[in-house]
Amino acid sequence: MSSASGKGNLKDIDDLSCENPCVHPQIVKEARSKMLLPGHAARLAETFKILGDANRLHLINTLSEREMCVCDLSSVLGMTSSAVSHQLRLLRNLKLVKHRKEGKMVYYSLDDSHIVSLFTEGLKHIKHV
Amino acid sequence: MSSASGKGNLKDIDDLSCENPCVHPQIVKEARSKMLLPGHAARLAETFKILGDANRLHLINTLSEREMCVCDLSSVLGMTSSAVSHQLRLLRNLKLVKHRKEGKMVYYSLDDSHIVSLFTEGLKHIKHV
DNA sequence: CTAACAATTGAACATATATTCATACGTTTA
DNA sequence: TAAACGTATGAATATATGTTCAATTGTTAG
Repeated sequence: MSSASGKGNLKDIDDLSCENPCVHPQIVKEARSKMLLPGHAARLAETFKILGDANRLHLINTLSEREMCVCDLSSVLGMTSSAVSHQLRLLRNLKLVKHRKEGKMVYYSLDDSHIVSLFTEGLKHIKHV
Repeated sequence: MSSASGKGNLKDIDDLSCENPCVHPQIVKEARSKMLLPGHAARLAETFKILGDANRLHLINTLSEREMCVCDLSSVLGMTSSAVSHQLRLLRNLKLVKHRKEGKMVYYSLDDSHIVSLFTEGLKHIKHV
């Protein structure tokens, strides 16, 4: 069923089932072959998304210096401990932070050194654009 | 008005106007001194946020290979050209892409090499976590 | 046991975000 | 000029996101 023979010459240099009528098929085909795998794109987006919030960046930045309890974190950031807790859960889901209980307190710390390089790379970016 | 002298000894080792009653003031104080500037945090978050979407990542990845018109981009990504155009506007607002008109077509290309290093750093991150 | 407290959680709310749809704009071609 | 086309835009819609509030858990102190 590829390239129905008749009516050709519109622009089916190669006929890659191209829903859009207005393209350079060869270029599109090549670009498609270089696309990120859907799974990779999704995980990458998820990673960047979690960094896309100033409060979470503050949390990560703060925890990159030392472990800290929720209460201290909320005091540092000026947020309620509930809000901090919600955000920490997101970071925990992505395995970016880990926690340790000590009595009533829970101490959080970074669990992923890679995230700091991403963070640092981002800082470089904004500082001299 | 700092540290009202009386009633002390609760936990005002240093009294940094600490709304939260439950903290280690010294640690909080030091952490605060190392916080990101609000403006930096905001810009950094904005940068990461724009990367926090799979379709925009595909756009950036595709444009990192060559410039391309809106129509081809929409065909590559399988999105309507309207949706692509909206996303390109966001990327343009952050000066991540630039455009060039040629007749009816508009060709987009990356305008920021830094963003590719961020992108690449992100890829490293997801690939071996 | 009871009270106090650090932390967590779910629901509610407000806001942000992405896509669709209809329409408009600017260029080219008939 | 009119029609066709690539692109852009605003409004509308649906969904995602972040914070607040109230309630709950688990631990320590009285």
